[in-house]
Amino acid sequence: MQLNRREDVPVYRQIALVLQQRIDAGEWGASGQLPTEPLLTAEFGVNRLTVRQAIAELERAGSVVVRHGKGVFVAPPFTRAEIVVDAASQQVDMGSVHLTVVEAADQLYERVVGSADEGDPEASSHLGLPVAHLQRVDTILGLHDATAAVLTSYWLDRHRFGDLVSRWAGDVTLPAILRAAYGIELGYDWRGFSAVAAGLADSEHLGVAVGHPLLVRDGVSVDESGAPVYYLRRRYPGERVKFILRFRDSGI
Amino acid sequence: MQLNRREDVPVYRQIALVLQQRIDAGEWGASGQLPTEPLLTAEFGVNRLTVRQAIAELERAGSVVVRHGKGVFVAPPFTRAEIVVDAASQQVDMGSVHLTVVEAADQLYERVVGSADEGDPEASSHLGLPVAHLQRVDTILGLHDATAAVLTSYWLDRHRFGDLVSRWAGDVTLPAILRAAYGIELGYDWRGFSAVAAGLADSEHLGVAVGHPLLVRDGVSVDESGAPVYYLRRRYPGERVKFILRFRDSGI
DNA sequence: CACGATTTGTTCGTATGTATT
DNA sequence: AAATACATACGAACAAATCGT
Repeated sequence: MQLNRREDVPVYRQIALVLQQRIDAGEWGASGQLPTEPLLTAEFGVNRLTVRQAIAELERAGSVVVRHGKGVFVAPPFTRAEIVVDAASQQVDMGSVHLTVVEAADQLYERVVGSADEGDPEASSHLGLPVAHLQRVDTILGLHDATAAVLTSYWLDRHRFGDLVSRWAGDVTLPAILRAAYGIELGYDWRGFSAVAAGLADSEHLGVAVGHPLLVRDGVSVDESGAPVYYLRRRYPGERVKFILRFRDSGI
Repeated sequence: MQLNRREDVPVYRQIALVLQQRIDAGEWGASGQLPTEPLLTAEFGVNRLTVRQAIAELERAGSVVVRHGKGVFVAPPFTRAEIVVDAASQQVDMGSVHLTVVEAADQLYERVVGSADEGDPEASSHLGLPVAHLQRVDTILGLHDATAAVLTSYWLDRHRFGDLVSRWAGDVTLPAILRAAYGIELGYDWRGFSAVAAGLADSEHLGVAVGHPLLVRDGVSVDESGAPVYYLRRRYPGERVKFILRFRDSGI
């Protein structure tokens, strides 16, 4: 394989492109294992660091998975949990994540991992409350058996829900708490979808690399009178979930 | 600043954490410029590559922006284009991106950047056609004045739309072509939202780093009879767009 | 406009640590 | 325990972008 050392495109990127082409061609199809770093170093005639930069690029792209002490492997295709929202009926199960595990709802848990009297400009504007009136509660939502996890931040009026965390006996979801302890029946106001890179804290909680793409689902939930109760921002590892908005009748 | 060389957490990560804390504290608030690599190297008493690894981590996290020849800067807060979908009415303007630029729809363009007789398992299953019957068309959608861009792949029946690309006179969107050249009036069947990392090709087209989080919006569009016309997969730079699903009446 | 100073980008070389088999 | 493979860190050199003189 020839590399253009004078090209304006760096050597490590050229190597990444070549390896990506070989992956697409299914070159290492069976085991899915790429040649080791020393082998690639020898083949391309470059420094090991340069090879590592190429591999790191492919890892960030999601093309390969690097396993310490084992090797570099072609990334397996992901299977996303699908969460369907019916546009017409507006009927969506509370909490959404229930839908992915509707057959195992009792295995669902939500655990508080942190809270602070900390506002957020966006939360403030969506709730119509000054930043100083807000508290933030961070939780991990997931299945007992799976390593899977979802990270959520809620912002609530701290004058009204100041004792929320102390009332939060583990392993129940927030809608359940609000129903039991405050008599509030929640409904959706709106939900937004966007994508961000995992920050240092996200990385810790979700067990993904810094910069890993996260699907962000934020929004406001309201009580029966339509008054806002909280603003939430939920982050899912991007390759694990897909929200589907269905416009036509599902034909039932 | 003290670093634990024996800790199980790498030095470059400890440095990244310290820098992140300083960013959160607003330490370099005015100019937003962090100390130069040589300065950080001196302060932490480590190699320059170690400092660079820390900065690269923060860059991937979206905390800083690195500019060649200039320096490292605290990342400015992003402003997303918001695209609102009304869940009740099911009425969404065709193409969606129109909504972000509804005041400048004539400045919108869609340009074919590639096409191939190439199927896709997912496209195949959603369209109910064998992989061999599909063609793929890749386009860039954006504004003439902006660097902003959206990358889209369409999969269509190549027996029915084999001459689509040749009929695609530049700067028009696909729905417009299908209406003009084939007499098809499109409608949504469903749309999905997920997140992926930018691959090498995505990176080129969108002008973002490899691994950059992309919001993926895929789905099937149908004709008036409800028959599928194409499956599309559209990728947006994550920090630039937010889709909003509104459940309650907008109060008009 | 040219040139140098500053700052980040790329590449090489080397050594040692840690996970896996 | 030894061999293999990836992870971290240090030192050095030159390239490329930016900016002021």
